[in-house]
Amino acid sequence: MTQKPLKPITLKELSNLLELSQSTVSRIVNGEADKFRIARQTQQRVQQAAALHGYTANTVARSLRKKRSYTVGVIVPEISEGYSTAVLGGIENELLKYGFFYFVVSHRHRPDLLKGYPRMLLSRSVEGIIAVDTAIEEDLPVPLVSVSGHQHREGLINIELDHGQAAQLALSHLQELGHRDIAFIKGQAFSSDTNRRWHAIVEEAKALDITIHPELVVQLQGSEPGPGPGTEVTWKLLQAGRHFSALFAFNDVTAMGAILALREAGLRVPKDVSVVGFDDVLAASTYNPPLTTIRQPLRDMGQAAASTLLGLIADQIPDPRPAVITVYPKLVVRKSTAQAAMRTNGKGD
Amino acid sequence: MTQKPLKPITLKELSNLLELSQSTVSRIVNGEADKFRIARQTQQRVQQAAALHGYTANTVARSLRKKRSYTVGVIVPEISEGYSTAVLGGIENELLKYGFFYFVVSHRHRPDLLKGYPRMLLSRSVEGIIAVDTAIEEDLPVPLVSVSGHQHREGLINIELDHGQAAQLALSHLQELGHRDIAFIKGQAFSSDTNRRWHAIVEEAKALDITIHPELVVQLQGSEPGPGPGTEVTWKLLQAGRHFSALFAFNDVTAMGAILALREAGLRVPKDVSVVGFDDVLAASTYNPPLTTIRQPLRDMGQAAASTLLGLIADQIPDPRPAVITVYPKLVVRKSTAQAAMRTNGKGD
DNA sequence: ACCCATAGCGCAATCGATTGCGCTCCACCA
DNA sequence: TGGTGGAGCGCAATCGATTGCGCTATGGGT
Repeated sequence: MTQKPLKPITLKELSNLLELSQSTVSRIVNGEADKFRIARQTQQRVQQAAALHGYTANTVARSLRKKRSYTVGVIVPEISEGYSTAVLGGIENELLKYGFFYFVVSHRHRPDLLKGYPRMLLSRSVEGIIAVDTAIEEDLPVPLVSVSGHQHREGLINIELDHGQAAQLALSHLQELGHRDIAFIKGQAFSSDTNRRWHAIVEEAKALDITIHPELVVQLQGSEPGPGPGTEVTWKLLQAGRHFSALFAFNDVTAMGAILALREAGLRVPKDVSVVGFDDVLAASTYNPPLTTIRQPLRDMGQAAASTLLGLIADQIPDPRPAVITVYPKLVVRKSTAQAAMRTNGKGD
Repeated sequence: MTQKPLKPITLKELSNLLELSQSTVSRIVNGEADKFRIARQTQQRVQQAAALHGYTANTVARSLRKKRSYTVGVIVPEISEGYSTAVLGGIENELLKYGFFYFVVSHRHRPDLLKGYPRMLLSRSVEGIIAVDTAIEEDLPVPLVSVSGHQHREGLINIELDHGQAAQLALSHLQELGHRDIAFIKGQAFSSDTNRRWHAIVEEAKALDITIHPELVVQLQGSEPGPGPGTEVTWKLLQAGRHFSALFAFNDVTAMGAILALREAGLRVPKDVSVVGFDDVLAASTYNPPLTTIRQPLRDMGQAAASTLLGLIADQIPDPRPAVITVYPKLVVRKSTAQAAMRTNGKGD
């Protein structure tokens, strides 16, 4: 009850105390004192009093007047461990550095939320929106930057991984290890990375002269996070009966799920099957076996998204504006891939 | 450039259009029409016009006037995969359900940020603050709920795990498996769970008649996240030379780090050493071996924190207010623990 | 002694929504 | 006809900070 030492003091109160007008105090605390030629002495008096009483301008009032909120909205599919979170970390870092705060909303792939959130954020006066792995349909009156979005609409800037390079890294790694029969787990249909990545894989496979067998391609189902779906589709893959010595999973978590299934089927990783993941989440390095994976610089992508958005808000990104900002993957070789076992000829069990 | 379909209309504009006063329109759109006995007809006219122009009250102006922001602040140590994030998920869930938004700030254990963030959040007019695994010193003019905070200050409500039960679950599990020489990895000094958990362990060990050997107790150092620190201290433990057949780690990530070290030392988990983690992060179940761990219902804790905070904000939690809301751990037995190996007598290698 | 520049600062409107108070009708009753 | 009581709204202040405009000294110059 007796806890209000931080109860903020208002500009009016402070200026009354100082027997100055609100304007003067406002100008001084906002560092515009010299611009308005205010006496040094007065400045000092005000600064001291402000510090003493811990004055901080009420951001709501300021926002109303300046029509700026210094707030952006971030839309993510899910808040849990993994992908979005790492991106979020990068976003937060960059935004806070520039005095911006952000609201996070997660839509969990529910269409109503997907539809409603942009409006809700706008009514909260956000100055911009970052969409992570999420497609936004509407035209917005504020800038929109998207991470792994892959829509290519007018005015939308996308932070994207170079999927071609990613595919190239993974496939040539497997090829060099002697793998010919490679299985693939595609992402869920709703993930915006899915198509892009798959196309890149197809292209690169062609370039590397690797044949993709349709029976060795499965797709994640359902929107459940975690390794479960990976395990499931790997079962399917195994049941299909065509031999494969390597598996390229849509992401690390899926790869882990896949490894679970492989092991239960009595296959050793990497001895019998090499597995390559994607993302390089934290758990990838500590997993057993430590996952060979395509590292996606998630934090950097978040950071890039944030700083791009801030640039757009400040209107400091000159035309012609880029439609895409590309970031690059890295191959991280660990223990889930190995030389392909010698094998007489390729026909499944 | 031509994208402002969502450019909002203001109350004044709308009321001019309707040739009504702002008050009347405001009352109608806020559903207080009947309370102010406004003609049905007028109500309809207004509602229609509002819908037509897509009127939504400017939240900033409303906040200023009502002195309510419908926003809370969340302070976490870190935004990355793991602990805080899971809690965050629960928080978001609950808050959005009630029309609240939230700001997240991460202090990364930097004292300046820790000090500054509460003020910054207040100047953003948050109506309450949730601190996750973070000690807040100041008295705040808004309610504060803390998750795993363990300060017991007047007015602070804490969401806490029953650490006694947690210790009991872990220790008796190990005991039943025949382990006598148990090593412990304590948390970093800055983590608010560290002491509480350790005390609980000491108590329970006494109750179960388990002796804790000081040489088998190490503490995590540094604020680096990830498994690194766990690996390091486990090396120390091994070098100390005293035999142990089981290890109780401060959390899952640490446990994974520890397992790495154990393996490099040629010890098999769980055959030579059983390892128990804490938290049950996502990766725990897919780890190899899948981790036996004490499940902490992180999402629920976040949810509890949020709903408690909302209760406090609405002033709907009657006196006497609880100082602590307890949630309960669960023992999740997987594959990182096993029967203790037979051993003639306990003296290190 | 008078003018004028300029340093130094205040007044009051403004942002958009909310809200306490009270005004203006009109109908109805005596 | 005068009075009374709602029904139906509007006026204007308020929240706290920002900002265009303009007022009041003071000092220097002649």
